Amino acid sequence: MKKLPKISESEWLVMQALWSRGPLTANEVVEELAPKAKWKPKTVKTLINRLVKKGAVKFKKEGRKYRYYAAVSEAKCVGTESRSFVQRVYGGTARPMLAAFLEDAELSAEDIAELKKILEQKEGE
Amino acid sequence: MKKLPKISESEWLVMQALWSRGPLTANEVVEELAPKAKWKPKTVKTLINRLVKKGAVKFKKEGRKYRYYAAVSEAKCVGTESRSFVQRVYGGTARPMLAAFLEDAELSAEDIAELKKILEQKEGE
DNA sequence: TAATAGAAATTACATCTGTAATCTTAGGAG
DNA sequence: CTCCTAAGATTACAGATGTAATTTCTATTA
Repeated sequence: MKKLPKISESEWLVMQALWSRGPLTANEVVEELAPKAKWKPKTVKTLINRLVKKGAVKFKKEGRKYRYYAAVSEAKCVGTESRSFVQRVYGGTARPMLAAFLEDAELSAEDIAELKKILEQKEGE
Repeated sequence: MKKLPKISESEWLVMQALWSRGPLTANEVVEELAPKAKWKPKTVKTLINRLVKKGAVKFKKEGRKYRYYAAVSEAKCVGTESRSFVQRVYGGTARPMLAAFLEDAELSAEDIAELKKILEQKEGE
């Protein structure tokens, strides 16, 4: 099992761009993030580089520029981060957290229906 | 509205001790955390000091020692941290996060019942 | 082929974190 | 009243992070 590198807050944005838009050049990442963060292009490049150094991102050379892609699975990172969050903020037990979120979140009727379905499935072991 | 100071991972443990056990001396915090973290007492004191400097913790003098207590509300901190988490990891929409957690968490029958109740309440606006 | 522009690599630098050790000081023991 | 001890205050120091700028290549253009 590979060790997931630790991804910082800012780096998460970069990873999300790479996860959702597949392999991208540095500039494409910059464009992708432009609406989400007010970073200078150089800042984005730095973040990409750090992720490469951490092993979270790899790249293929393509002429003089690189095409970057995520080297760690989104699902794994999300899972790790989620467990860490529940641990830190809720002391490890998910139920109070779920209750708080369910109460607080704006959920559409369909959202509620789906979540109830999930709960009912869990009910039957 | 007061700005919540940013509380780091390690600092969260200290805050939790103070939130749940009320005003404590530094040594009591150390004892409280002993089972949860393998920190030297000096480390715990440092964390307390940083929290005081950040305004998250205050203290009353009591002879030559201080009695520390949380100066920010647990609910507010938990809320802030939760929103930040959903934002970072799930891009701001709670539903996929809730679905993932509901599927993944080990929930007792009572847990499920309570969560369903919450959902049903939300259903009626 | 030489110059240029745009990538990537390297360097910068303050702040935050994790993890303590050392210094200072005031209150209690003698 | 003095000395010691334990609290709190200050200092330490490396690595992570946020946020870039500067330097170095290299492929393409003139």
